[in-house]
Formats: sequence, C-alpha cells, structure tokens
Amino acid sequence: MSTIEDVAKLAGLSRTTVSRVINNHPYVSATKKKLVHEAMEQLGYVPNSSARSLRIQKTETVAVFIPRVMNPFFSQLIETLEMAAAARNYQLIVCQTQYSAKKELNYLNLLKTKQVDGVILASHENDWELIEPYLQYGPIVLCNEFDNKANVPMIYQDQVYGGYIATMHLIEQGNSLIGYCTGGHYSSVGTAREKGVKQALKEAGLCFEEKFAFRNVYNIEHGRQVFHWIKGMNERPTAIFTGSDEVAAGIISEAKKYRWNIPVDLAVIGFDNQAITEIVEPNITTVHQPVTEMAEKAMEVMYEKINSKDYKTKEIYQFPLKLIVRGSTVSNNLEKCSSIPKSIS
Amino acid sequence: MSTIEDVAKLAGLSRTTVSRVINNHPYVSATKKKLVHEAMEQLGYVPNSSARSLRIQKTETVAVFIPRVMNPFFSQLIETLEMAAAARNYQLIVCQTQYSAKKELNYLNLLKTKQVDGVILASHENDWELIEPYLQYGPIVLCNEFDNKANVPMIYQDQVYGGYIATMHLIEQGNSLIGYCTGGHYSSVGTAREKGVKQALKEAGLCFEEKFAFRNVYNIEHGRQVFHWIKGMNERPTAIFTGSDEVAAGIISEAKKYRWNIPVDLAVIGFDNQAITEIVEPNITTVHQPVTEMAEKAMEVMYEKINSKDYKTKEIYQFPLKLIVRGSTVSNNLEKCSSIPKSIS
DNA sequence: GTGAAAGCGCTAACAC
DNA sequence: GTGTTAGCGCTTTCAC
Repeated sequence: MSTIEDVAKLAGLSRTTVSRVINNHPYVSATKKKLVHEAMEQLGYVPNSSARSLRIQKTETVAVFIPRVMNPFFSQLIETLEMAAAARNYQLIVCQTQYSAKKELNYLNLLKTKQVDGVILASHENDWELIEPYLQYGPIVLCNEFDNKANVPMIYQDQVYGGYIATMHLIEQGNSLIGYCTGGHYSSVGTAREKGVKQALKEAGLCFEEKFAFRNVYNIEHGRQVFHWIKGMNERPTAIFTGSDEVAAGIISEAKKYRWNIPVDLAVIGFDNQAITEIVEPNITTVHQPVTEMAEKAMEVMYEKINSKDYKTKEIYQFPLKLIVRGSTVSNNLEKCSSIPKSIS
Repeated sequence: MSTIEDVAKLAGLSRTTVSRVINNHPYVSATKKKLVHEAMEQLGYVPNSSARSLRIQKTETVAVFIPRVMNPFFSQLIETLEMAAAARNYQLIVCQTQYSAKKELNYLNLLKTKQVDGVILASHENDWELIEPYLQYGPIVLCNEFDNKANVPMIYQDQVYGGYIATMHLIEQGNSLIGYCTGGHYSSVGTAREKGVKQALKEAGLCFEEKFAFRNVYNIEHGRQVFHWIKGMNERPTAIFTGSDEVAAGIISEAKKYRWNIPVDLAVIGFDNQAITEIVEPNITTVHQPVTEMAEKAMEVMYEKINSKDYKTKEIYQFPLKLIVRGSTVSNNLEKCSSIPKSIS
C-alpha cells in the first residue's frame, strides 16, 4: 500500500504537489503534473479514503433509512437513490430500521460518528423531538415522509390527494360501502391517505366506518387475510382502498379462489403502480407515485445541504400522484370521464 | 464536536485511558472508568469513525455488488445481507453495476481506497483476471456466483441441479419440446442452469433446440415478448423453462390474454420462488433458492476473512435448491411421485 | 494502572 | 508554482 509520500518521493516532489494533482487544483505545471501521474501509475497509488475523510471532514457517503428492502416501493427508492448518489460520486449505506424506533436511533449514530455526511429518512419511527438533536451533526432530509414539526427539507408526495382520488374513483363507480386498509406503522403517509379517504367520503355524503378499517396490513399475506375478514362480515364493503398493490393483489388472489367476481363483488384499488398490477387478473387500479423523480430530488437536495451547512430550514418539495384506472375497479377497463379535481388544496 | 482530548481533559486523565475505556480494554480502574463515562456523557462524545478507521485500518463496512436492486432476488439478498451485517456492527454499501463491467471495476476502487473492508460479489461482469488484483487490498467473496478461476470463498447454489430438476419435471409431465430462457449476462448462474437443462434433456433422449432458446430475457416485459415469439412459431414448445418467476409471470399473463390454457397449451416453470408465484393464476411452479441462508453464510465468511487476512483460498459452500410444483406445469396441483434424484454430482 | 508521544495518510495554510 | 509544516482524531507501543 503506497502513500502520497511514496508518490512524492518517486516523483521527486513534495506531498503538496501530489495532493494538488490528485485534487485537480490549479497552479501545477504540466511537467510536474505528468511526473506525478507517472509515479502514481507506477505505484498503483490510490488515496486512502479514511485519511481523506478525516482531513476534509467528509465521507462522501449518505445513509438511507427504510423499514425493509423487500417492499417493492422501497426497493425502487433504493435503486434510484443509489444511482443518484453514484452520479455524484457518493456511496449509499442502506439501513433497515425494521419499524424499530430503537434501531433507527442506533443508525442515527452514523451521523454522529461522522461515518456518513447525511441521512435520508424514507421512514421514521421516532418522534421528531428525538431525531432533531442529530441535526447538529449533519443534514437530515425526509423523503416520502412529511413531519410538520421538522424544520428540514421534505420531499414527498401529496398522499392526502392520493387517498382522495382513489376513494373518489371508487365512489364514482357507485360504491358507497368502502373499506380501508393501512400499514399502521407510525408514518405520515398512512395518516395523510386516511385524511384524503375521509375527505372524499365526506364530500360524497358517506361516512368512514371504523368496522371497515383494516389496520396493520401491508403485504400479500395480509391481503389474503383481509379478504377473509370481509367474507366473514354480515354487511360487507363493495369496494376497498388498500394503500398497497401487494395487499390488493393478496385480496384479489384470495377472492378469486372463492370465485368472487372482481370488481363486481368487490372493487379493489392498490397503491404504488408496481409491476404486479399488470400481472394480476383483473389488472389492479392504482395510484402512481413518481418515486424516481422524488428520489432524484432527495439526493440533489441532500448534496446541496451537505455543502451548504444550513440544515435547519424547512423546504417543501411536493410531487403529484396520479390515478391509474384498470380492471380491478371497473368492469370496463376504459378510463371514464372523471370529475375528480386536479388538487384539493 | 468534542474529541477524545476534550473527554480526557474533563475527566482529568490522558487520552490513552479514555481510549482504553472506549474500547473496553482491561487494566483501567473502576474509578477512572466511571470518570471517563461521566465526561463522555456530559460532552455527548462519540468517537469519530474516520479517525478510528485511519488508525486501525478498518472501516467496518462492506460493499455488495448487484446488477440492480429492483430484481426481487437481489432485493432479498440485500435485505438479508444488511441484517447479517448489522448483527456484526458492520455497514452495508450497495453498488449497482447495472451489468456494466466498467461500473464494476470502478466500484472495486472502494476496496483499493480502503473505504470498505471487503466486497461481496453477487454478480460479476469482468473476467476474474481483472478482478483478482484487487485481492491485494482486501477480501472478495462470491455470493450466488461460481468462478472456477477464482481462489476465494464462493457461496452459491447448485444451479446445474436447479436447471436439471426443473427440466426433468417438465419432461415427466410429458413435454418433449421444451423452450429455454436465460438472462444472457455474463454469469455462472445462467451457464450452470443451461448445463442442467441440457443434461436432463439428454438423459431423456431429447435435444436442446437452439431455436427454442430465448436469450437476454429477465423481466416481466421480456416474458410477454417471449410469449409472442412462441405464438408466432410454426413448431412450438409445449413447455418452457424461464429462469425467473418474473419472466414466467410475463409469459403466463400474456398467454392468458390470448386465451391459452396454462399448462395445457404451454407449461411454464419459474425460478426463485418469489411472492408473485402464488399470485399469478395458475400459481407458478418454481425452484426455491435458500437466499437467506446463503446471504447469512456469505456475511459470516466475509467477517472471518476480514479478520484472518487470508483472502486467496478457495472455499466452497454450496446450498441446495428445491423444486416447488404448482399449477403452471401440472393440471392437477398435487405434487406427484417423482423419480428425480437428490443430486446429480 | 496510567500517560507521553508517535504516527495512520491526507489537505491546506502559509511562506517563499 | 512549489515546498514546509501543522494538524484532522484516534490507537498503541513503550516507559514508568
């Protein structure tokens, strides 16, 4: 393992000059630059990043917190974030909190110990009061989450509107008994969607029935379960908002086993617009989230914060959601003329 | 940001003693230990990891190379690897090579610059000759890949056997014209499976028809395409080995649009046993890979290599694959009595 | 048991 | 344009 000193010696120059060449600083003559490059080549020299990090107080690494990778929504987020990081010569450390507040706090030490330059929270389990103190060590950016108490950049989607358009669509299809599923973990996403769902119901003169609310539901298996709960009810919903394509797929898959006709016996709407929506029969009506754009923006903002040192300002970047109508809510797959407004702000 | 020096001063002790306390070294009196802990607490002190890394020449971080996160197989691998890393107080950096040999080489510099202690290759695009030199900088472990030229630990699954049992199953169901799909990227996985497929065909007195081999096929959309290719053929295969549940799902989904009866008109077998296999109708027959066990073993071996400094020894850890029979290959979903051997080594 | 001091490899004042 | 030098914050001999 050769060091900058070795290179300097071999080139007959000082460490400073070598360092200047490495970091592309001006004021180095072409001759010496060449000399340095030759020496580096010959020694197979590469700067040691721990030493560099220690000196410049930057690691060029950011951490992203998610509950778990296997959730397709978060896989997609990680995929895009990694590419956005790579484009800026940054590394991405993945931290799975597994919905544990304690694990989250533990991972936040990465910021405190300066192992990462910043943290992107794509989920958070702790109250903001507990997270806030870490801001003294580096920037924290919310991505896909919103927290009113947080004075940091927040890049997210208008989930209230998402819940609203999804529910409004179900109502327009003639449903008046509408079920509702939610992940149940502490998250602004679920809360916001529920708000939108309620608003749509209210505008239609319907009410949110707690008996039709299924909580702690977030994967295929849970979806199957939900179907059985519905099946066992005396009064059943005729449509259900699931908040996730996987839950929707689970419900539909199980319903078909019992020869229910989707959407006639039960209309089902997903969320995320994952690949599975076009595999399940009927295809799943869903709400598309611009994950790629959101992730790209989050990394852009993070990069900027790292270099600006101003971490404690609230900045809002809101991305739009879009309803995608498919067969799981309408018998005829054609999108109808809709009266749903473009925004409900 | 307080340093070890600040703690030492506040406690009225030397840096050495503080360091000993931090690292749980022996020979520190209980009194001083308490003093140090109090000082650390009071200052909110946490050791700086760059400084520590520079000094001990370890970062407690490993990188994992995958083509991309969105592939469910790799999502699962990342998920498990991250947990295995966290259990050992290691961080995981995700590197998406996107099937690019150049990107892969670039990411390998993480090892050279000592930004990571080791690299887990879950895919590799470059010839081993090009990767091998990086071994002088730290351990490299193959996970899910096998390379005969590589003298490093390899944790993988018997893909030859996987291709074999899948194909043998199709043959047992009475198919004699069997199609074959492969991802097509430089990978031992595809090559091994093809070998297994060919061996099964040979044993059954059938031959591998190149016209039924679809290459560069690895997602749902490709699956749909494959269906159309098959549909356009004069002589069509009656069954197809896909090498991926997503491709299988794509084929089945598209076939159903054209009212083909799966498995009667076309039997389809997937690979990986992802959640989608139980959502698609009929459910997809597939080959289960013990990803969790494999990932856990890979991290265990990596951890050991990092601490042993012996990187250049070939070690083989092979995990078994298992056929899971569902409706996409047999009209009757019950698993039949099979004559497929437990191993073909 | 404890402390002084060297040094991991690098960058950036500052001097020339 | 180039070199000297002082640390970044930590661990670890070595001496006491």
